[in-house]
Amino acid sequence: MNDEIRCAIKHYMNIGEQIKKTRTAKNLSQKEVALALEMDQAQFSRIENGKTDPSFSTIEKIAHALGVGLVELVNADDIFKEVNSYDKSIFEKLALVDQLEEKEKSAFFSILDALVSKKRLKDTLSHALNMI
Amino acid sequence: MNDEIRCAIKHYMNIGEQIKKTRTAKNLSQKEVALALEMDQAQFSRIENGKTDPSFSTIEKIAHALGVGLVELVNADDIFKEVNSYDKSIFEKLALVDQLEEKEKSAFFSILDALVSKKRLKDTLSHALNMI
DNA sequence: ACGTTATTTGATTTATTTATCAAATAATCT
DNA sequence: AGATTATTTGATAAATAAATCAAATAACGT
Repeated sequence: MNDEIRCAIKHYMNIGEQIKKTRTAKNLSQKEVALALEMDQAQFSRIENGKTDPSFSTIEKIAHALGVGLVELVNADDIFKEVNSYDKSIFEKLALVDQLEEKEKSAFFSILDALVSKKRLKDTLSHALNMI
Repeated sequence: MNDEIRCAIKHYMNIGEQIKKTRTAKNLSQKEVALALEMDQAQFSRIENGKTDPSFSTIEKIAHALGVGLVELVNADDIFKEVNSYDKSIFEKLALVDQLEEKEKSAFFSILDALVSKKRLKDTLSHALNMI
């Protein structure tokens, strides 16, 4: 896993930290939990320390082995609950799209798609530049 | 991914189904969401259909692109309680607009303003014509 | 300080996700 | 039905998680 991805993960949430917090709160060792998981303890350590980006099912299994639900494991740091609260003024404006006719609506969204893909291209390019 | 793992996933939850439910409830296409995600649309399809076991960060990114928190994605059924009369699809495009940079956002809304005022002009004109 | 247990890290191999492109199928609209 | 759009599936290459074993640190109790 490269730094960019690790950064992206961190930007979202530190699931490893949540896992460790939950595990230690229950006085469990990595070995015990990993055993219950049928997962290698070394791999479990890497997950706790964010050295790897585990699969979703692995997170589910860990939650299960820790005796908590996925939501409990995760919810504390779900920062996007706030980030996604929509800007009201933007919402008002976007509601205007409703008044457009079909043809113009689709044109409008074509532009949105184009802008988003343009951004994607730009991100990809700048990423490629950083590789040099 | 072998059958055993796929079974294990199913035993826990069908996250792909939740994603699809959320996406369709918001009237978004795979293409749109995948674009916002900077993920291949084909891969997105495989995730929705449980053909692959996505990474945790991928699920986080999908939740973000869909404009919901992880918890809401996991409990995707809750979405329907907030569906109201107007066309939600427009509202939900906000998740995509949110990805744009400021400059592009304002350009985007300039175009919207232009389209809306054009329509108003047209309506006014046709109304005036009917007066004749 | 010593011994024991717990955790981290390294190195290597294997399994699987992801990216990409193409093509087939399904769904939708006129 | 025909056309257009959306989704699924296939094949292949590249990136990366997971399994395994070993060895180095760290943490902890006595």
